[in-house]
This record gives sequence, structure tokens and C-alpha cells, in this order.
Amino acid sequence: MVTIYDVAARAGVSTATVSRVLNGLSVSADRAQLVLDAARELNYTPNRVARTLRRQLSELVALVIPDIENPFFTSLARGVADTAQQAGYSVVLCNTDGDVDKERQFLDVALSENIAGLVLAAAGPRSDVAEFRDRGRAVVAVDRPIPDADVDTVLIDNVGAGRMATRALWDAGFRDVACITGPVDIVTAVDRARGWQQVLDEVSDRPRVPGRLEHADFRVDGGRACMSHLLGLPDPPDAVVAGNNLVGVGALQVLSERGLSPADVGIAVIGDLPFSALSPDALPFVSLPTREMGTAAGAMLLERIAGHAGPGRRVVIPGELRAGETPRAATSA
Amino acid sequence: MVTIYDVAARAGVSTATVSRVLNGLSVSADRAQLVLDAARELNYTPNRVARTLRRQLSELVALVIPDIENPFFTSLARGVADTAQQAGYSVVLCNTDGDVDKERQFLDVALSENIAGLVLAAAGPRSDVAEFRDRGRAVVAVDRPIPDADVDTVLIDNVGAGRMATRALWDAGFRDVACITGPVDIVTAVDRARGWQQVLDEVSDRPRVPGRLEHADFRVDGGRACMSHLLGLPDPPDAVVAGNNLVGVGALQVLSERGLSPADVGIAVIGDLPFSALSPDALPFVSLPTREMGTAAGAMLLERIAGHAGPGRRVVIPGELRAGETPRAATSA
DNA sequence: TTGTATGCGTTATCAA
DNA sequence: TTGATAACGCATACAA
Repeated sequence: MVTIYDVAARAGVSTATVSRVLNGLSVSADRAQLVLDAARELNYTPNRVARTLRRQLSELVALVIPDIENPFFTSLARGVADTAQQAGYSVVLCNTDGDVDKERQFLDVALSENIAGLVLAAAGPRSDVAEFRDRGRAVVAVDRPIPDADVDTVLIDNVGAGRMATRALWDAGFRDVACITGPVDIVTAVDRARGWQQVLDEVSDRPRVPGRLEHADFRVDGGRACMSHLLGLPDPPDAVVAGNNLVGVGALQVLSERGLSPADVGIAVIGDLPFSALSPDALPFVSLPTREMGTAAGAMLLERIAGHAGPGRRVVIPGELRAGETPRAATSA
Repeated sequence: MVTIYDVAARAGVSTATVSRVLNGLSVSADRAQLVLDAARELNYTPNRVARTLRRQLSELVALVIPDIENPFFTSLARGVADTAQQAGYSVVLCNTDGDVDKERQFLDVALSENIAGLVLAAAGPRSDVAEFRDRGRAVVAVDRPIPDADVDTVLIDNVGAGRMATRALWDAGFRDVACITGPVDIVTAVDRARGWQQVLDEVSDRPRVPGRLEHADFRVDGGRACMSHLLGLPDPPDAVVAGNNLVGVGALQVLSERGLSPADVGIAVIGDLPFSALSPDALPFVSLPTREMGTAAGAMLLERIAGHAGPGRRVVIPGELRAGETPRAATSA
């Protein structure tokens, strides 16, 4: 490996001078040129491990997400990566698979690697970033808040998203709207369901059918299972709000397999369906600006790395209803 | 930060002894216990940066992929991550966005970070991993071979996949089968198209309609554009092979928007559609065992890290046709 | 402006 | 088995 010593020797200067040139400190022009020439001739690349050990801070930023197979998070990742890379940081992505133990492992590794900063979409409600912050590392929470941690946070307006989706179905004439949301310990899932409930409380003057709220996991199979269950009831609902994109996919699959269309059973999805094979107009959905979430989180992280102090900030980004040609309820009950 | 010195002081031993205990070298039982107790009481975690600098090798493995928003690659990532994590390595994912410059940057960083190994799905046909290998780092190519590099390689049988998809359509009665594949400089795209061509050459006794091969980019919009173009021709084909999952999604979207179904225009997809919102039975597709590719690549990487020498091995994994209830051609031309 | 020398935290060599 | 110490490659405090 070619080290700073090799460059110094070739340029006929000290390693300190080489280091200064490479870090933009004041060096006389002629010597600087000598160093640059030597570095180029030797194809020198500074060793980041040594640099990190010395500086106590790496040029790496980590993004920790719970489900790398969910387009919601990969789109988010793009946003974070674009922002951070533009600032010269390399972004590494870590998938916790929703496993809090894996998450803790990643956090430990990140800390031990002297990572400059961390964007975290928490796997559970008890992520511990205290040591991170104590050691002066930047942390930004995204999509899911980190309880008891005063960190910058970028969130979707989940209650609002739940409201939009529900109202779209109501406005299309559906009167018995169920909701399939995510696990009770994921706050985004709970909030979206709360939005659903709010709208129903506001618009419905009749007693509601009980058992219309289902908690799936936030995956395709979860959506499938709950949708099958709802459709199998003696008095099935006439419409369903899908609590996230994957649940929506599962619900639509079940519909398709039963030969039903979104006109037969209304369906609105919270989240985008980039790979749905349906026209984006086919059903109402609440588009969530995931990429923008990522860029916002990335920007805040960079500010913190650059030294911004002060209490944790909170950015809440609204979803946007895309109603398209929402099929209307066939019968008004 | 609590360092090895703190532990040594608390345990009343030298840092060398602490290091030995932590690395499983021979230490007397009583002193080992002292060290372990001290380490636990101080909540000591070895600094990975220092360890990496000293050992000249980190415990990190990188997976570099060209499109993190493509389920094909995220599924692959799961396979690699599962394998590597089981062996105690932390896996970091890097998205090149198909940009060879970004890829080179990531490779430089990985080298400079003393990464233990690298699984690479190359962004282009000229990835340079020579320095990596010269410096004794493990490299495995996945999905796309790395020209001029004698590395372990895990590939799909792309020609075979193209054949399967094409034959499925032919067998269903379609007689003018077009192909939308990926860019000419991505070998998987070319190979899949070659499989398509082979089958047509074998089965068709009539002159072929020219202009039936389209090169999209391997994304949804690429599939949309090419599908629109094909359907807009004065003599459109009666069926289409989609060269990858995203192209398939785009093609299906166009179909759906025009009120057509896979019975009107036959369509077979090379790759899986985990988020298509269609029943998996709705159309024929060639399932590609991406996760298994990942585990195979991860396993080979671990072997190399463990010191396995010898020439580059090559694993070719076949796709698997899932014909479901393939719609038959409405008219036999 | 430049060079010398030290330390970042760990592992490994060498001697005891 | 154990400890003292050098070395990994770099950045910086200090001296010149």
C-alpha cells in the first residue's frame, strides 16, 4: 500500500506537509505542487481507517431501515444518499429486518466505526441512541420517532394520510369502510388507523360495524391475510383502507384472485404502488413523498454533523391524495 | 470512550492480556475472568477503527448494487446479508444507481476502509477490481460478470430464462412475440434477448417480423415507453417478453391503461413481480431465485475471506417458469 | 511555512 | 502465560 510516507519521500517533504496539502492547509505553492505530483504519480489514496482513528470521526453516514424490500424505504434511502453523497459522505445502508437486536448491533458497529452520522427508521419503540448522542454523533429519526431522544425527526403526517384515504372512499360512496393497518407497536400504523377512525366518527351518523380494524404486519402477506379475513366475514365491508403500500398490494392481490375489482370492493392505499402493474389512476392512494423525507433527513443530518446545536427539530410532511378515477360504490347502502 | 487501557487498569493486567482474552488466545482462567468482569462493568466495546488499522482488515462486507429500488437487487441483498451476518460480518449496502463513477467511488472507499470483502453487481462492463484483488481482498461478482477479472461469479441462466418466457408464450398460441429487454451494454439484457431469439428461430417456420426487439432501460418507464411504441405500430405484435421485472411492470401498466388484458396481448416476464397487485397466476413469468443468488455469493465470499485460493468459480442458477393460468392467444394467426 | 514527534486504540512481536 | 512495546497510517501540537 502506498502511504503518506511514500508520497513525502517522493516529494522530498515531510508527511506533515503532505497531510496539509491534502487537507487544504497553508503550504507554499511550489511544495504543494510537488506533493500533488508525487501523490498522482504514486496513485496515492489516503487510508480512511487511519484518518478516522486519528480524527475520531469517519466520513461515513449510515442509514438504518427496517425493511429493505419495501419500496417506501428504498425510495427514502435514495433521498438520504443523494443528499449525503453530494456533501462528500459515503452512505451505507443497513437493513434491520425489523429486528431490534439486529438494529442494536448495527448501532454498536456504527458507533465503534466512528460513523459521522446516522439516519434511523427505528425497528421498534425502544431504540437507544443515547450513547450515540453522548459521543457527539449526529442522529436523525425518520418515518418513526425515537422515544425519549431529543433528535431531529422527519415524519409523515400519518393521521392526515389516514384521513385522506378514508375520505376518498367515503366520497366515492362507500359506507362501510374497514382498515387494515400495521402492528400496534409501530406508531405510523396506529396513527393512520386513527385518521381512519376520525373520519368515520365525523361522517357517519349510524352505529359502526365492529371489528373493522385489522392489524396486519406491514407486508404483502399481512395484507393478504387480513383482506381474506374481511372478505370472508358474513357481513364484509364494502371498502378497505390499506395502511401501507405492501398491505395494499396484498389486499389487491386477494381482490384480483377472487375476480373482484376496486369497483366491487373499494380500496384506498396509504402509500405509493410503484410496481403495481395497474394504472396509477385505477384506485385512490395517498402518495407519500418518501424521497423528500430522505433529502430532508439527510440535510438535517449534515447540519448536525457540521455542528448545528439546539433542540431536536421536527418536520412533518403531508401525504397527497391521488384520486384518479376512483371507482364509485356500486350500491349505496 | 472506554478503551482497552481502562479495562486493563481495572482488571490489573496489561492491555496485551485484555486483547488476548477478547480474541480467545490463551490466558489463565482467573485473569480471563478478571478481564471479562472489568470489560462488562465498564461496558467496554473494542474500537473497530483501531482494530481495523492494526489488523489491516475490517469486519465489514460491502454489497454494491446498481438499483436499490429494484426488488430484484433488494432480495439479492437479503441473501448476502443473511449469510454474512451469520458469520459475524456486518453488511453495508451501496447503491451505485447504475453510475460507473459512483461505483468506482464506492470501490475506492471500500478499499480505503479495509473492507474484508465485496459482492458486486457491476454498474457497467468495465468495473475494475484489480487493486482490490491485488491487496488480498475477496471479491464476488453477482448477476453480472466482471470482465477480465478472475473472480467467483454467481449468475442467472439468462439465456435459459429468455427461452422459457418465450416458449411459454409460443405454447399459449402467440405467434408474433416481441421482446423488450435492457440496455445493450448490460449482458443480462443481451442474454435474455438471445434466449428469445433462439426460441423463435427454432419454432418459427415463417419469416419474422422485423423490429420486434426493443432495448429499454431496465426500469418501469423504459418498459412503458417500449410497450407503448410496440402497441402503436401499424402491425403490433400479439405478445411480448419483458426482459426484467420492472420492464414487465411498465408493460403491464400500459396494457391496463389501454383496457387490455394479458389475454389480448400476451405477456411473459423474466423476473418476479412481488408487488404487482396481480394474482401470481395471472401471467407467466420466470421466477429468478435472487435470494439464493445472494446466499450463494455470500457463501463464496466468506470462503474467500477465510482464505480459499484457486481460480474463480462460476455458479449459474436457472430460473423457473411459473405458467399459472397463462391466457391463451385469442386468435391463432 | 515547515518539520519533528506524538497519539488515536488496537494487535502482535519479542522477551521474560 | 504474561507484559512492555512497536507498529498500523494519519493529523496535529509544538518548535523551529
